[in-house]
Amino acid sequence: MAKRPPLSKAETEIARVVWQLRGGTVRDVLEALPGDRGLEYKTVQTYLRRLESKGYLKSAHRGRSRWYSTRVRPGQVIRETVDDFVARLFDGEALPLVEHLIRDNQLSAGDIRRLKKLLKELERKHDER
Amino acid sequence: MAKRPPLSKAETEIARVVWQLRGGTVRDVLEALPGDRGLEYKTVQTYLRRLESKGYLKSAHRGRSRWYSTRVRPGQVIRETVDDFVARLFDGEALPLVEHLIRDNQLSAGDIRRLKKLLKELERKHDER
DNA sequence: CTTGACATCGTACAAATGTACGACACAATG
DNA sequence: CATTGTGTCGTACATTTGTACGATGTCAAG
Repeated sequence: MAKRPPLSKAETEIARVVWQLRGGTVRDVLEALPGDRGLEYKTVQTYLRRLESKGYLKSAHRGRSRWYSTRVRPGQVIRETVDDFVARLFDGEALPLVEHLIRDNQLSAGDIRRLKKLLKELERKHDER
Repeated sequence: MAKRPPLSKAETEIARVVWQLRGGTVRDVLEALPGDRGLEYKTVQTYLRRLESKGYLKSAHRGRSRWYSTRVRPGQVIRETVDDFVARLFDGEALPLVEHLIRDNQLSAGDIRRLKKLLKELERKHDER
């Protein structure tokens, strides 16, 4: 479980683009960024390099350029990031955060129905054991 | 809505202690930290000073020492922090995070019941308008 | 071949963050 | 009173983060 250094804000942003693209070159990532983000090519390059050295991405030459791709599964990274967040802000208790989100962020009626269903399933699974 | 600079990890930790104590001195905070945290008195002092200059806390002399207390409501800060997090990792969509939390962190049967109730209420409120 | 256009690699550098020390003040104690 | 403990305030300093540039190499078009 060799722990890698945490992702910074900007790094997270870049990593997410790579995940979404399922890998890409510096330029791919740059172009996939929101138009108003205003990062330089070289800056994106730096982030990708850092992401690689932190162990989140890997890369290889591909023709003239370098191709960056996922090294750790995104789901894994997200889980770790969420866990860390929950630990820091909610003493590791998921429930308060869930409550907060349900109350605060306006969920649509559809979202609510969906969550109810999810909970029902979960409850069933719970009872089974 | 004068935006204050974001809380760093360590600052968040300290701020939470202040909230919990409902204000306190440097020493109070230091002592309320988990025993294994291993921060120096002066370090805690620095964090409190920073928290104040960032606008999260206020302080006043009280006898020999300085008393730090909340300046922005904790709920407010938490909301902002969560929003920022959701924005960064989930494109601002609360739902995926909620799903993630419900699935991933093992909620107790009681937690589940509680959430179901919360959702039901919310649904009612939804319908009312 | 020469000239761009586009890459890479290494380096830079200010601001933020994590962590802490030194100088100075005062209150309580031997 | 001199000493010790406990504060405050200002300062320090390495590391990380956000952002980017320069030197250098190469493919592709005139």
